[in-house]
Amino acid sequence: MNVMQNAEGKESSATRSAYVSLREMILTGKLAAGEKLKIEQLRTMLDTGASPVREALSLLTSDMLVERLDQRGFRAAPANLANFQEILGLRCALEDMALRKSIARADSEWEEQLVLVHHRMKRASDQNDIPTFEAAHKAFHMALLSNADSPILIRYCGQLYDLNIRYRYLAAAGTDYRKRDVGAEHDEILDAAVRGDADKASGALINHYRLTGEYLTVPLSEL
Amino acid sequence: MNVMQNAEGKESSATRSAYVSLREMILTGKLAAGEKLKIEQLRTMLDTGASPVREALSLLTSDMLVERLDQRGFRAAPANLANFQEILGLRCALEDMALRKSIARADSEWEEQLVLVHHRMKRASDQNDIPTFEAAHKAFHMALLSNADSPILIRYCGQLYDLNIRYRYLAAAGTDYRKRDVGAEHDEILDAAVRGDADKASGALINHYRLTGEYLTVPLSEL
DNA sequence: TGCGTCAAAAATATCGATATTCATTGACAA
DNA sequence: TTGTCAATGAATATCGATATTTTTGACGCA
Repeated sequence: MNVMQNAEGKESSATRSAYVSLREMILTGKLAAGEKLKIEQLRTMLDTGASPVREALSLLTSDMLVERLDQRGFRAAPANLANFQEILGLRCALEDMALRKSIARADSEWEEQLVLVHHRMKRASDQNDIPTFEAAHKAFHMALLSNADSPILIRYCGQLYDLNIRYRYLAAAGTDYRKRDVGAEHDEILDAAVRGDADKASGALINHYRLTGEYLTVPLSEL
Repeated sequence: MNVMQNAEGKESSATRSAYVSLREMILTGKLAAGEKLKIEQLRTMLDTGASPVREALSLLTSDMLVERLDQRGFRAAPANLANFQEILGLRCALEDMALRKSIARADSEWEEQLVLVHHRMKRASDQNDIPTFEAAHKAFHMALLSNADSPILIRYCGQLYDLNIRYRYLAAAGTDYRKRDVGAEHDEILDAAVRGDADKASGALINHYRLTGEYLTVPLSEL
């Protein structure tokens, strides 16, 4: 029936496929914040049944990207400045915590992984390969935290990272990262982390977020 | 069809009803940690259809009370000491943050709410009304944080609170809160919060958790 | 003109049935 | 004896259809 088109190595179940697609559409704004999400509409969009769509929406509810309205279906989570700033503040607090734990447990394997992921991100940036960069950027930030040995904390950080993506798209139609030396900021974080300097690394990371936050706050202030 | 048995003011949709029931069963251990959750089994248990059960399990996945296994259904989230300790540590960190924010924005309305909720908890405790106490206890702790004006943070704290409940049941078959003066600890937190003494309140709160943590760690160490 | 009521239309939530996938067992071959 | 593989038996994931709300809009009445 659904079988799963395991073509190039994509998704396995219809539900997961719908989840990934819907998530992408919400993050990039193809499904606007606050928009009503009608099952039938999405069903035809994704060319799948109602059950996978419903279940995918349920899953997105966990990610705070979709809201469930009592008996009246779903809608994309609303976006507003207060929400953006809460996300920013929590990211600073939680990632600071996670990064420090990661560094406290540093080992050579983790450091190597960091360098590798950073390199991939830089390469994608140099080549202006935006989609690859997007993925690599998340991978870099999550790799920084990955050694914290705290799955719930990592989960929360990942959720907040994703929530923030949407605001980047809202603020700049997808192409943010303009000329402000983001690369140098990443380098600084990486260096400090590899050196095991938790204060420096955390400071650089938080500064990175605060700067991004300031960039985004202006265009978002009309929300 | 499902209509919703709005009898005494219970649940409205079959999904929500299933969600509440399953959540209760997992928290109290009626569905054991790590146990495979078969749709058919739960369907008959709850006397409802497969769709609401599936959807409820999806929702519980967000709460980290249920895990989804690739194509092989669901199981109750495993429990182990590391998980318990992570929850404990995160609770201390996140509730500290939330409580301080709450106190920083204190107003008389919030203070009154605190006193009220605390009173209800105490009354339930005096009357040995365990179920009411359980609910009131959560209400008290969430009320402490409720003024933080940070919905995501509150959400996380609530999730962690619930995750912890399960370990209380695992450790003591439901009846914890033995003679250690939990009431006095709560009083201390309340007093400091109402006085606006953030350091004292946060310290008392964290101490409350650490003490509980120590109580539970021993019986849980076999996990 | 404004408002409340009620019926029609749309959308959701749920059920029952079916196709698929996973797990198990037993036979067969090495 | 042991390992592989096919057939069988669960269990899941998904579909299509139906019952239940919710929403819309028209109508009548004040």
